[in-house]
Amino acid sequence: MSASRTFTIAELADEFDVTPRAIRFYEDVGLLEPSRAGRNRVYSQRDRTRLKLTLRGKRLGLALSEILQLVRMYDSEADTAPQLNAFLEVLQAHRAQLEQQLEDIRVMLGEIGQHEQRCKRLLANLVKPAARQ
Amino acid sequence: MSASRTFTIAELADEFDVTPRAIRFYEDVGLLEPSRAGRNRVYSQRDRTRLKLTLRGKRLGLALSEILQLVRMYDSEADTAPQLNAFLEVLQAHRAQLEQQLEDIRVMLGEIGQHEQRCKRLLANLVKPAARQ
DNA sequence: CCTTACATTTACGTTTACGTCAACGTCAAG
DNA sequence: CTTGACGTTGACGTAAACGTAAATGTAAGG
Repeated sequence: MSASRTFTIAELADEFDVTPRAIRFYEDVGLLEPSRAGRNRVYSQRDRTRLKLTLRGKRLGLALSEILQLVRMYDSEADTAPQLNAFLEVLQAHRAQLEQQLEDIRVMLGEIGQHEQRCKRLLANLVKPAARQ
Repeated sequence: MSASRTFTIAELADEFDVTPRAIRFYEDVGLLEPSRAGRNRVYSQRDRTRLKLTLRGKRLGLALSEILQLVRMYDSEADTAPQLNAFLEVLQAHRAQLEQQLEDIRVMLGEIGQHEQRCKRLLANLVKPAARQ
């Protein structure tokens, strides 16, 4: 039964805080494949998930073409050994990139922490002597 | 004394695997400020560090303009309370973004792991029956 | 029926981050 | 002296990811 809810372009745009223009563009590059009610686009749960994946990829700096590769792979019915091995290689490459990013984030968070400490010390030194008057 | 080693554009390009063109471009936008030996650029340790920061930012999807904001803040001699508080706000915003990215990475690594498992199972099923002959 | 709101397609514009010549200087090696 | 090898400054080209404007449709409300 469950007609598995559908969405309009405006609903998705609101939910994920992107413009309809962007959503249509993602369709142009093949990331979304909404059906139509007459002229209008109708997005399925699957489209919604794809959009979520897309935006997550974007936040990590992936190009739309890379995201497309990923979602296609995830959907693909690879069943021969060469296909599966190629698949595994791509996954491994992405894992490596993500781990590089993890390291980058750790370093940056560390730096931010240091600067925060410094700021707070300086603020304390500004406020205390002033309060003494 | 330590004249604190300097670098040519090619040295930095080789070390960080970027083109000289990119390095010059980073100078155009204000991220690097090499001195000159005649016409030629001479990069200091500070420039090298800046370049490293720049590339780290890029890997995390930051725009060069954002990276520039960051390094300027880090270098700035903010010493008034309003400046320091503004500084802290920016730091907090970047921290929030980094934590969002951490979460994104966790999710993606999880998905990659699942797909790897699936691939390996499928491969095992392909190889075992074939070996039985 | 008219307006308002949202949807669509088409098409050109824009920003970012370099790539890619072109034309030239320079210094060491042969 | 000439030939690379590397450096420089323009200047124009380009791919990606939308923004934006124009012209049109259409369904709901007053």
